[in-house]
Amino acid sequence: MSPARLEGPSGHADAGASAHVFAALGDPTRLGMVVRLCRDGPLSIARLTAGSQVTRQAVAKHLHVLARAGLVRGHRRGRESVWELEPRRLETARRYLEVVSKRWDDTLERLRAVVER
Amino acid sequence: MSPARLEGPSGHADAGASAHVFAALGDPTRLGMVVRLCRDGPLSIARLTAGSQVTRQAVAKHLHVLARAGLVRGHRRGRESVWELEPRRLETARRYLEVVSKRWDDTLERLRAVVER
DNA sequence: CTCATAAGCAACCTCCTGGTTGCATCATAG
DNA sequence: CTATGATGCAACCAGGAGGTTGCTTATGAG
Repeated sequence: MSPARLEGPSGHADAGASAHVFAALGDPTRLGMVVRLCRDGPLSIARLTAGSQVTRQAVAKHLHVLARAGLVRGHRRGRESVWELEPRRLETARRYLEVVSKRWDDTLERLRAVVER
Repeated sequence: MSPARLEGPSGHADAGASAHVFAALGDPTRLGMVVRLCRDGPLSIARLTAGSQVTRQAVAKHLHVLARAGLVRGHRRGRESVWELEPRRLETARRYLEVVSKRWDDTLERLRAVVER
């Protein structure tokens, strides 16, 4: 297998997409917004901005970043735009981590088998 | 509750730490290294560099980033330094995502209960 | 002992990111 | 119709992140 190719834990080339998701979750402000959306359900940008420490524009930017990662989806409702969580990608990322740690356990076991033989 | 406080899904102020972990996983090169360490077990920097497209120094930097996030641990063995995965933090991050998506399901259910009443 | 190999340190560069301000647009309440 | 509130768009800025090159140090092989 070519070492240049970036591969995911399941052998697919999904590391790129997952890295995108993790990068989106990697900013504290953004992660806070995700948690907020999770707790309080769909929210408008203005509502999301109130109770945050950054500008409305910053909030909007972050929402677009999250949307590009597939973590969030928004639609216009009247004069405000409402955003809500997209849990599928979240689930995908969760499974990614699951596979990695699982695989790691297997590796440990293999090593132990070799060493303690 | 103060909106300025950044809170995790379980109510603790662990969003900062988790954001650190996600940020560390958010870079494709780094995520690739994690997967590689997961697949092939403990590796030296030189071995990790071979089969990567970046410099040895870049690899070392990334390892330190991962270490600061608690995802990886390294020790000197002879003239080489060997690095291995630290699966506990990985597990923590996984659980974080799990809680968020779970909580989201609860939110959905609550909303549905209100709307369809 | 000598030499090649593995790693550490430091400076440097470029580009992206998080954040801001200012202004334009559009929908809704009266 | 008008004023106000909610967004969208664009320019701009500082700082950090990812990456490189060059040099030094230490350890293991012969």
